[in-house]
Amino acid sequence: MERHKIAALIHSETPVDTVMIKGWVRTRRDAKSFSFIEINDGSCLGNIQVIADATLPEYDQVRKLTTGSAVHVSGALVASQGGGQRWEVQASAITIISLAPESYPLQKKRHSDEYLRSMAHLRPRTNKYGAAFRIRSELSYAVHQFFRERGFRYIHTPIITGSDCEGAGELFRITTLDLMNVPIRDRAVDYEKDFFATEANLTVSGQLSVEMFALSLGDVYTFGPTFRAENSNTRRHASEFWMIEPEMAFCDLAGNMDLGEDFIKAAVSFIMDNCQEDLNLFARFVDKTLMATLENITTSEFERLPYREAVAILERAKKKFEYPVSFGSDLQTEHERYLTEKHFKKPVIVYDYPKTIKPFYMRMNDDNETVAAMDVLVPSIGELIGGSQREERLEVLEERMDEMGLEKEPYWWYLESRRYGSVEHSGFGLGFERLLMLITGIRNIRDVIPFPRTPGSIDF
RNA sequence: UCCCCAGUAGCUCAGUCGGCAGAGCAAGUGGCUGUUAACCACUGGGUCCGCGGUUCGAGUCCGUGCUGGGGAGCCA
Repeated sequence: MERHKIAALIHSETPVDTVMIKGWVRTRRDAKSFSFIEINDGSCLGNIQVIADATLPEYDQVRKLTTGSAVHVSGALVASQGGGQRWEVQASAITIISLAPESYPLQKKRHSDEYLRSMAHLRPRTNKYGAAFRIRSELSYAVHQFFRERGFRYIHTPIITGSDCEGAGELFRITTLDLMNVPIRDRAVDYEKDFFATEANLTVSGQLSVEMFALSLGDVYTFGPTFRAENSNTRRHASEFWMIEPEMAFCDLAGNMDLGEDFIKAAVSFIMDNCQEDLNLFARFVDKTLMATLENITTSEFERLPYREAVAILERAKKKFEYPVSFGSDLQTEHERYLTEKHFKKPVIVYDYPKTIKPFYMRMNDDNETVAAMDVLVPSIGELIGGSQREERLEVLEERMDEMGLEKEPYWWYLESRRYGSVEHSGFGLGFERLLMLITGIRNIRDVIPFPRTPGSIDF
């Protein structure tokens, strides 16, 4: 007989004569002549209540069941006599797959996030983390569904890269050299002796690679892991995270902003429609304003304003900022949050940033002072998307690289795309975990990644 | 990397002016009950984060290190 998932039984329309479930005991309550056992198998947030009568031959074993133990239950799905649940399983046979001893660290009460972080291998067995990671799975699906419905192709850009493409943060070096005996040539490490015969790193962005595919397949995206060796210690940064990077040929900055806004709305709506039960846990216990926030995102039109106007608003603001604002300075976290949380009270897209604070590949505007960049700012998270129209004019691109003192040789292939049939194109990067934080109300990025990596921390 | 806060029972935390180490929950045992994070009683449980210092005496004061959290920078 095939195992029934608890998610299916809970939503059953009718009683079922014979069912078989396997799962982990959440709690056991003993009555005079029988026991209640709450079982969870991870298929959904809810448990199913099992009634184990004292007449069962294995009943003395049932009395020993502890929280965390694994069991196999056969029986009938019947209407529950008690309140609180529609169905319950009247057991005809219970097999203990394995017992969890009293040292099992998860109790039948809420634990702090910090405590659960120290046991990332067990925390998905809790309601909150089980819900978080089911939503993470659904959100991944929503990403692919969104792009596929719009005719985008999924491109697997490399995880190992040969050069510091884009300079987006510090890199993790990968090597097979013997670190106790590093080959030296001309008083420097001789990378010609290394695995790839040159320096190699983990990717910090798939953008430059995926641009090549936008310039051949049209509308494309990447969705994969990204690595930053920045020593940043905040609740919004991790050393390994997942990024979604769409790239569109024949698309300008306005089209880019349209896609970003559509994507965020679609992702939020997908989870609201498909993960109601799990989402409700976060709305009740994690962030009381969550549903209002999500409604606000799906229903409001994102405010779009040039960087110049954003600075003007901040200069007029009565609020005292720690960092002064002026044209040419990047917006600080406090500025971004003021714009989206206080001033507009909804997601905001700031565009046309000064060229001095943005990377070389962003398209120069006609004012020769700003570039066609755009950031999407959302309440509580801050920057969720960073993107731009890319510079498609070879001579302008090379001029920018010279200005910024970049060597052109490592980018020869990138520059060739501007030499052969170059067209306007645009794209952005969106932090998957930040989107998940926005949707669940979870405030620390370490709590939306199964096994998070941060500076000084790589347990599990 | 910088600034701030914290570290006491398995968990969450209290501990006054420097003077006998505490509570709730959990666990164990027993009881009661179609129960819902059940309930009642009893029992066990401590390297007060480490190291050094001040003191007759340090969980408490000082120095230092480690770990965790929050904020900033950097960014997604």
